[in-house]
Amino acid sequence: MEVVSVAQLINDTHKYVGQQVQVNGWIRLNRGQKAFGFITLNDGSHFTSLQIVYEKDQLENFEEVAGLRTGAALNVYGVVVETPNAKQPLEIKATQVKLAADCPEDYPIQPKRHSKEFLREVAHLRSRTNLFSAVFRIRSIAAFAVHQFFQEQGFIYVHTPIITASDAEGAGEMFRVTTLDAEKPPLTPDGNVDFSNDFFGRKTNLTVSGQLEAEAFALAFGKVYTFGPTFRAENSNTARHAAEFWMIEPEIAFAGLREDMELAEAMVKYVISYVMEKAPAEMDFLNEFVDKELLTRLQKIASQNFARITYTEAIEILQKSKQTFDFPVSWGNDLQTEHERYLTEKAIGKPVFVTDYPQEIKAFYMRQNDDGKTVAAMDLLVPGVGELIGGSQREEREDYLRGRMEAMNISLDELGWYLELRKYGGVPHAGFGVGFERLIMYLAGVSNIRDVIPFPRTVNSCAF
RNA sequence: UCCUCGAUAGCUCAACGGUAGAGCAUCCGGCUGUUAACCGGAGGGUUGUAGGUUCGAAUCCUACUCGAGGAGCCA
Repeated sequence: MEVVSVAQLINDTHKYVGQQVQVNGWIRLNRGQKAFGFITLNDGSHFTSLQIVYEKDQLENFEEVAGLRTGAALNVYGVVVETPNAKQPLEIKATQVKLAADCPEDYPIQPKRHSKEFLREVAHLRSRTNLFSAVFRIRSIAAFAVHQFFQEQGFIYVHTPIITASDAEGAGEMFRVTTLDAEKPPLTPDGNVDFSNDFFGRKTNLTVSGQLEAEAFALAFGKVYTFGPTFRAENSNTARHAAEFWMIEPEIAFAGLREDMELAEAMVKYVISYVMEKAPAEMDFLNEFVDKELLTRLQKIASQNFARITYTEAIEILQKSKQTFDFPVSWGNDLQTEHERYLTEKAIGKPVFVTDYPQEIKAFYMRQNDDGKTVAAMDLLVPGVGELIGGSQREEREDYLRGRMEAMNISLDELGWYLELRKYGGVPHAGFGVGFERLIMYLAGVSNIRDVIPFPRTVNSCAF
């Protein structure tokens, strides 16, 4: 007898109607009655669950089946029947139901509403709920969409290192990677830890960004992207920060800030459209139970052009607004979260690129503009999530870059290779970083980053 | 790291100085098409931890732990 998945049954119903099949899955809900009952069975192949109908005069073990609980695993044998007048399109009339693995009555996941906080404490089980089933399917589909978007356009996927010798990229606190004895590390004569005795013969950390290495590849392959894990040891306690997250970092040569923004906008729209097309059941569920505006908002985003304003214009908009802010608005200070939210949610009402920030508040590698005060940087702000993307045109002029590195105390020894990229055919190039989880939050309407990561790592929390 | 709020049954919450309750879940019974089914019944608690105030504390006070929201930092 053919073992079929729920996804096959839903996608190819006509092929299976009237057929005897086997389905394996887990009970979401069992509603037994006197002489018959219904099991909602989920096998993970599709967001939707399958209804199993079982009857007393069809099953030898009717009493046993009627007593099975949520979470138990089953092998179900039966006939596929279309049910056009019912809530579900098809069901299985069981001829045999075998218990594959029982699930005792203290199973934490019950067919009722649970809080997201509780489910985080049982992260090993929460993927069996509708919400997390939807979120993690979308995460998988979106990851594939990212690859497809770049691959279709001829980008090379580069695996930049996870362990880095650089500790001065300015992107946040880093996690030390070491094999030294934490209790009794070897010391230099003047009493400091002697990292020359460490595994790599030097101090090493987990990467906070693959950008610098991606630049090296962009200057060989033209268009590249990274997509991998990133680590920040920042003591951030917010719904938008995790210690371990995935970042997408494209880098394009012979290109400036304008091309960079065009790429960012196209990528965001592509991923949104792809997920809406490939995960309609999941998106409908999220639209109904998480955020009623979700689909409307995403459709709008996918069809409208993103706004573009300069930092200087943003300051003017904020200064002219009647809104009162907790933090003062003045040229030269970075935009606060409240300012960013006002811009994207109230003043403009859609995603907006803010460009050309003052040099002093941005990273050393961003290209200085002709005004001598600003750099060719861009942040993409989106309603609800805030900063989704940060990018820039990179400083390709060796003398300018060296000057910025010296001014900002970036080690020329450690990053000599980075400077050398400018010396040997260093054309203008640009790139950006997207927090993959923030993209998923935006797509799924989920407001906490811990709920879009299978097993999240945050300050003081590394369970599972 | 800072500010604010919270922690009571497996889960979601009520009780706000005077005998700790409800809904859901679980268990038992009923029910011929259910859809987070429905109807009846039962079990289930050192009120986050440690101290203090009081005749009496879930309730008031202190510290700690954990969680949430906001801020900073960022993606």
